[in-house]
Amino acid sequence: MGGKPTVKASSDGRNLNEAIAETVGERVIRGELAPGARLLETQLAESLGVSRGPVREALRLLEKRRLVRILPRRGAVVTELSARDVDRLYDVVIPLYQLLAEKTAEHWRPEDLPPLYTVIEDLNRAAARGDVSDYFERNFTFARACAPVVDNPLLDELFADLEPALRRVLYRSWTQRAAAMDQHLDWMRQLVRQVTDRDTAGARDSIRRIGELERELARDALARP
Amino acid sequence: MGGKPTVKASSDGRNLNEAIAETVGERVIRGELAPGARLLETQLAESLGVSRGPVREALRLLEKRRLVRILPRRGAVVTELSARDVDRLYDVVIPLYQLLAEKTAEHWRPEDLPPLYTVIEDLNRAAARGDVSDYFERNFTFARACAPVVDNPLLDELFADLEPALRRVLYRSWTQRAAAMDQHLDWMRQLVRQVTDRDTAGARDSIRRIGELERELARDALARP
DNA sequence: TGGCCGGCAATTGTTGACAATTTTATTGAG
DNA sequence: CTCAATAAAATTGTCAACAATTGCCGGCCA
Repeated sequence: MGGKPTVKASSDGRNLNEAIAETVGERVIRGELAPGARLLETQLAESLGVSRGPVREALRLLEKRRLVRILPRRGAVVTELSARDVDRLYDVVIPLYQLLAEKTAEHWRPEDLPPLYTVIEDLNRAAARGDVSDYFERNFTFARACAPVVDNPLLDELFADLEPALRRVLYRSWTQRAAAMDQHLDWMRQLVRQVTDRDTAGARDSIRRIGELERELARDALARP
Repeated sequence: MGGKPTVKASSDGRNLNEAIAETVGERVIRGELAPGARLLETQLAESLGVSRGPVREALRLLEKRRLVRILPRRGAVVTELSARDVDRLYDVVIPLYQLLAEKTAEHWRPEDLPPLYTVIEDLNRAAARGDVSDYFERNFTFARACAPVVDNPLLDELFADLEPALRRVLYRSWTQRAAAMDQHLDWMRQLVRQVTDRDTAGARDSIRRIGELERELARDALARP
């Protein structure tokens, strides 16, 4: 029963901070914790069955992921999510994705290609089933397929930190416009083709198009809650 | 003297975590704490006259700034700094600076220009005096002058987090090659001119050139310690 | 002699209590 | 009735002690 939903480190394989951050972060992404909601350390600690220490560190992790904002001496609140915020997020994300795609196009070796093809296959399957939720989840695997060839820990970390924020803005975007998923998939296919053809300029353009499409979807989703 | 160099929050205006992170971060940047050096929580806490709690959080801040790496259950160590690391750092920094310059070129209003001119004037003075240390410190003010017009908190935060790492790689770069400073200044002048002329493509190119120059200087500085 | 196993020391992870500060409620005067 | 000063409550910041894990060292056995 739901007496105390105790979070254990073993439940996630990582340490307690990360497990807590994961739990409460997911609730922010799903919108169960609305923008502006205050996250009190004591309250979270009690409801999760842990001490305030790990909760504190989890909140700092969530701040790094831009899901909460921490004001000195005033605690943590769930970040707002305006159309403006979405714009600013993609302003930064698009160049980073372009860097990722360019570097991948330039430096891939034969053994790096199968994961890229797998991404497209997975997206294909999800799209064929009309499973929009699965589709946009698997969309993040593109970056993970590129990571080994780019081999840039800083970039990896930036993507890891920005992924929750992207998840959040995309969470309700796709269900509305399934047609957009087809367009997205088509451009993703083209992107992978360009990457494998070492067409860096083309890959840049594709990333731009795809990013703008996602931005538009995210903005639409915000307009009608 | 020097019994206990107690760190106070008031000494920095911000809270204790930040003051500690500033103190030990500066020692990493200056090279007093060598790459690979272990940072023990207990030891730092005692030497700074504070408890382990704030030290812990300060170490997480330094991890965010890429000055230390934290291994679970094994503590914090000062990050290595290879030529490869410098390359990867600038791979990410250059596109972010390009974004910053482009957005500034597109959206500046008259009242935004004086700070930009001031940056050049300050760099001019530092270069005229041959004060390389002052020069590269003031170099970071360019981003701060652009920030208000770009108005992107995410980008601001990324720059704030990456600045210490850049400081670190540039710390000993300039003294060796004063001639490079003249070249750098010349390109910075051109950059500001392009930004004020709303020449986004030109600004992109300038940022690229300037970034590559800095990267080269940083790599050279690493080669001869 | 080389590799494996057990105990020990060092260090981080976690906890609960105390202190400082901010926010809110209350009371009083204008 | 509104506003200001004050008092009380709530909440974060900091601390010191305890628990758990890791790595190391010595001894044992093949």
